[in-house]
Amino acid sequence: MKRIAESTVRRLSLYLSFLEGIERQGLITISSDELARLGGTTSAQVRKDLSLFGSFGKRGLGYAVPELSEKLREILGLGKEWKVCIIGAGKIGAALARYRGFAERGFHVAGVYDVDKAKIGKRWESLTVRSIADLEKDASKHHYDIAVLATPPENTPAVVRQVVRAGIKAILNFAPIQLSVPADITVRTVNMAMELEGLSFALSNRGD
Amino acid sequence: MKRIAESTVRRLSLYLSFLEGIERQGLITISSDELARLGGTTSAQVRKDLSLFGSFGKRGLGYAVPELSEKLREILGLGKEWKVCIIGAGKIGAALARYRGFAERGFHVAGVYDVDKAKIGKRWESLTVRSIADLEKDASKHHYDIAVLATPPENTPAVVRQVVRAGIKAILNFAPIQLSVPADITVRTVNMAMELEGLSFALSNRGD
DNA sequence: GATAGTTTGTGAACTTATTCACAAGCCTGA
DNA sequence: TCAGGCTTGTGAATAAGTTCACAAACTATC
Repeated sequence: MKRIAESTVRRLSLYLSFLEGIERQGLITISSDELARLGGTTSAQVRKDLSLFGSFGKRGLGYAVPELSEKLREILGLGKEWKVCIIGAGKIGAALARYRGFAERGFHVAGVYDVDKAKIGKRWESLTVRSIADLEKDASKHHYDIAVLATPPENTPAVVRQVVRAGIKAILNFAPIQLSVPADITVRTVNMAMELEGLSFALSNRGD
Repeated sequence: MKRIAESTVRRLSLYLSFLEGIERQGLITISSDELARLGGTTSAQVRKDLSLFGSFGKRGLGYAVPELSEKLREILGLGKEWKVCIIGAGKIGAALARYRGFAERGFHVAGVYDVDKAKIGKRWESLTVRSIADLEKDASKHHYDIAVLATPPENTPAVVRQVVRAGIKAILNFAPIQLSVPADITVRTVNMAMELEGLSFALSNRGD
């Protein structure tokens, strides 16, 4: 299959969230044009995005909502349950562990790790904080798919090495640094400072 | 000035964070090539990004670190202090209010709002939660620059309308929906579900 | 079953973003 | 002051992403 752009995947994700809303409203078909309006894009874009994966619509009619949602879930790999571990039992880690959105979308948080001896052994929701040293060993048992990094920047490179060694192929990074990982590992970084600076830039350059 | 792509702004932000680290290490110059390596990009990209705003380097030598950081801070509009209000006094709002990164980067959280009568009036760090109904009135006094939305999806459209009416021109959105705002308002959305789905997609399609 | 009215799927055109490649400029050392 | 070694800044070339535009296919109506 040809390489799919990250921007395309983001839009697919967006379309899916709209479809789920529409499904709840009981509507049964939707046109690329309506979907485009919801997502702030164009109908051609919607059709092109979907056409990368097949033909899901009916000419003259549009897309069947439940069918298209199902297809999108399949494309996005939301059929199976992914095993997630959270690394870093600080404030962000805690907020993430409590976050309901993981489970709702089929992401099962199966472990929490930290380097700090003071935190190791503490119970946390339904989990016990474990030592990062156990990660590699645990990974072979739990088969983690995704590591969520909520570590301070200075520890993060070492943590990343352990995640890589544990064979985990996807990282959601909340540490405010750039990760360096082998090419077969996918990283998404969420960086508040960067978002804020984007807004600051926009505010400073309005009307240029 | 010509339109600057969001991807460019993100990279500038990234370069700045590297420069700050390098500055602390006491290095005084850096080449586009080193900066590129840190940021996972190419030296041509770095030079092109910077050249959109001027010529900051010395041929044969590279860039003066403190000077370039200063330029980037200026480009990103980090010279002044931006006034921020957080809307939604739930768990995410609470985490954000406690987040140190705002202040460190010159973003001053000057107000917290909610619709829920039970939460209004509660003290929160150094602030008191106020009614969203007061936002427009307060905005003229405090002159908020940025609204951070940590509201449940169903309330968000109404909140957005109030934010727009209050004259706020930048929104950092944590609600998992697409916002519709006038063209002169800048929105950045942070959506965990979307990031997770991006990873899920990548994991499902490895090796295609 | 023919006609009118939709809406998809997709090459082709266009726009935007990235990479190439090299002249121009600066530093060091002899 | 000249030569050699770097590194920038930037047009030109390439690649990537988006929009256009229209034939093909479907529904509904008469």
